[in-house]
Amino acid sequence: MTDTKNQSQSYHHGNLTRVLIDTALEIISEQGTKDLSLRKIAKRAGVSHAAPYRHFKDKNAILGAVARQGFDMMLRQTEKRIAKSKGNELDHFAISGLSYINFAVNYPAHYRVMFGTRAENSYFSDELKPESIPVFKLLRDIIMVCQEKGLLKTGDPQEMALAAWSIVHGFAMLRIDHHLPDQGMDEKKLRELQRSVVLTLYSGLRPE
Amino acid sequence: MTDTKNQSQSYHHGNLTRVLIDTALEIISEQGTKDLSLRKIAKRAGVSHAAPYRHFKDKNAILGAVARQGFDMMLRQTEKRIAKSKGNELDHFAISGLSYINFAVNYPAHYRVMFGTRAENSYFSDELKPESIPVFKLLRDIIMVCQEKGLLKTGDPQEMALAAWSIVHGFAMLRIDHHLPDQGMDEKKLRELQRSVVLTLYSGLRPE
DNA sequence: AAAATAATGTTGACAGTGTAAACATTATTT
DNA sequence: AAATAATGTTTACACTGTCAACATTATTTT
Repeated sequence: MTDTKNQSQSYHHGNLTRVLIDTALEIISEQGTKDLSLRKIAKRAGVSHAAPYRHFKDKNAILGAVARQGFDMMLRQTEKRIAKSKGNELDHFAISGLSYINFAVNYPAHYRVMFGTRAENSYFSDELKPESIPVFKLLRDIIMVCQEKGLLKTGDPQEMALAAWSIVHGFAMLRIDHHLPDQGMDEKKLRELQRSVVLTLYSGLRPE
Repeated sequence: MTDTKNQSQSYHHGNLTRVLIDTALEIISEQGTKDLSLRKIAKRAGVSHAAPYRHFKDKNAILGAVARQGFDMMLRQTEKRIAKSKGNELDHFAISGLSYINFAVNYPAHYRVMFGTRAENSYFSDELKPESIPVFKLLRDIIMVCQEKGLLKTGDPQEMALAAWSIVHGFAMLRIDHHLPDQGMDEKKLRELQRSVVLTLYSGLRPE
């Protein structure tokens, strides 16, 4: 038993699993999802091009790991923002949406892997189904609390969560894929826009 | 000058350009965007693997043509639905959004090509910039008319169009990429959900 | 009509891809 | 110390996008 407090030095390479995921993310961030190749990952990690197969079933399995890590990060960031806020539950609702978009904007590569096409990307296991992802449970819970306090209108919370989710996902996607009209929009203007869009539409969920 | 009423029989093959686009769409519909290869297209079109290069600069150019055709279809379908409706302008607004989602659901492969990642897919020319796409002009115009008649609240129509767009794009994307919680949702339930989500959120755009 | 040219299609090549099999090495267990 | 499992490498294969060289056919020019 050697070095239990730090298992970064295991077997031959030194837990390649972790390194491969991180390297994949690096490359995705630099060159996009499309140019990600197993061989590039392996080369940058300093191993032969077939080494990753001892740690992942195939290329998709690495992307799955990246997606899982992304959902983790998203959850932590959202929880942190909510904890820092001094507002009421309705504010938490707004924060969760804005935080969601912020994550997408800050980690677009990550986000795209997380929300790729299920049918085309076999890395989407059951574990990555929306129902079982903590961030969405969080969103739904917030909505339920708001409903109890009369801050949001009544209705199926699952459905309302879905509505809220549609907005932020839609805006985030349009934003990171550069499908927004960009006539003289700097960073600041975009953030205002984002805030305005989300709040406007969320107001459709308020009590009559 | 031969056969002016039908130019399907030109040069060697018979306007390959058109055939290649259609074949690309066929394959995308059957096997997804990810498995689309130039060589498959060429083979199915009955030409050699390099023939497409006489008609398109590269693979992305074909996807660009597919995207353009998609925007055309989307526009025509939306206009048709609006023309058929007997409601007022506010109804037209709702219809445009629902029609948008319907297009995405009916032609998911097409839709994904139309809204791929700009940075990663070089087929996005200026011509495909959102500002210059007729469907979005249509949406904005409808909003402006609604505002004049007091059916929607005041505010920058471009921004409101963007808000409306975010919802439908978000819902459409989640739907076609199968990121919706699917606990016992059949086709009918999904359409209700879709209607409910859009109308609920659009109500955030109504006058105070 | 014949010759020249442009348009279109084919073949062969190249580097890059994912993945599997055979082999090599090192750590762990017996 | 021997046996075994875990990990890494090499080689190979079929497939990809793209280019260059060549072949054929249509169009234009003479």
